[in-house]
Amino acid sequence: MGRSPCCEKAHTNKGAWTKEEDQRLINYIRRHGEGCWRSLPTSAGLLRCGKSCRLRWINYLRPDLKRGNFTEDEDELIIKLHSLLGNKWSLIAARLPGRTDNEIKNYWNTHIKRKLVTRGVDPQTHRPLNATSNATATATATPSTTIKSLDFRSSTNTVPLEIPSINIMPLPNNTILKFKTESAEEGNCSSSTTEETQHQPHHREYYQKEHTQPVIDLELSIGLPLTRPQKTESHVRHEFMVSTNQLMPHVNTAASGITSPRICLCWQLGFENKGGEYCSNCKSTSAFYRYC
DNA sequence: AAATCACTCAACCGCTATAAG
DNA sequence: ACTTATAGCGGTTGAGTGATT
Repeated sequence: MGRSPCCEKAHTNKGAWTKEEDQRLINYIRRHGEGCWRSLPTSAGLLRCGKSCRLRWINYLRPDLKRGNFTEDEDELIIKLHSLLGNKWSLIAARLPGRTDNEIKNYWNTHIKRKLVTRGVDPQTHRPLNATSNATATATATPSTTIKSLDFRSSTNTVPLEIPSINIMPLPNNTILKFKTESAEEGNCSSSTTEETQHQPHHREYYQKEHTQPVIDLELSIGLPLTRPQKTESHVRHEFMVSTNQLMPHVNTAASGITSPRICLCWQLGFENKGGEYCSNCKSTSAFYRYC
């Protein structure tokens, strides 16, 4: 029944990788490419399980990995993405070229958490520390309560979050439409899985603009769970995506009364493109992962 | 110089969703 | 339809290292 085992786990090495093992893995992947981790250890002559090989390659050996300290821009981007996505390290890593989910996770736990606490911000909720307890209570009691954190599988959340609505908070007079017009020419969206380096200039420009012209409020609002069965993480994730897409058309600028066209999440994150509409990448895929 | 503490991060563990048989 | 392995993810651990006493 079922598949045959992937490897002889009884005869696999554990612990730190040696230089020789690294080299074997690098050489093999250079010749055959990534993937098929199941058969890789045998083929490459490694006494490791495929899982371990995959991890070693992704987190340490990949040639496109960026080494060195995180920049201030990266710090702020991580904080912003975490406020939206929660502990979804792989999603966050997809927005930071050359950084791995493991690296970002470690960096978050060792640096950014402390940094936020120093700023008086709760690292989990992204709210002011002295307001966190009240806000949490309110968020669970009031429909359409505004929150900043979407931690889909937080260990502290015993009830999966339902996200029936995601709204952009009312905007000031300097509207999204104006902002996106200014940035329309910059739109150059790419897949989140490749060519990530294209985004870096975007980030920098976004933050420069944001600091001088803060027109996007990244706060999200969610409602109480609907009367539906509990959902798995992937369901919730899908619902988040659908809700984002479906509800963005209802976004309007409070002052002007103009209803904006559809807006993709990537644009909301500051990777603006094509006047705030779905970028071509988002159009071409239904996967939340592929927002860009 | 030795002991202790604090910190970092690579690697492992356990889980879920999905694919394969 | 069912079972089992795989891929991938987030959480946790512990060895290594530098700072402090």
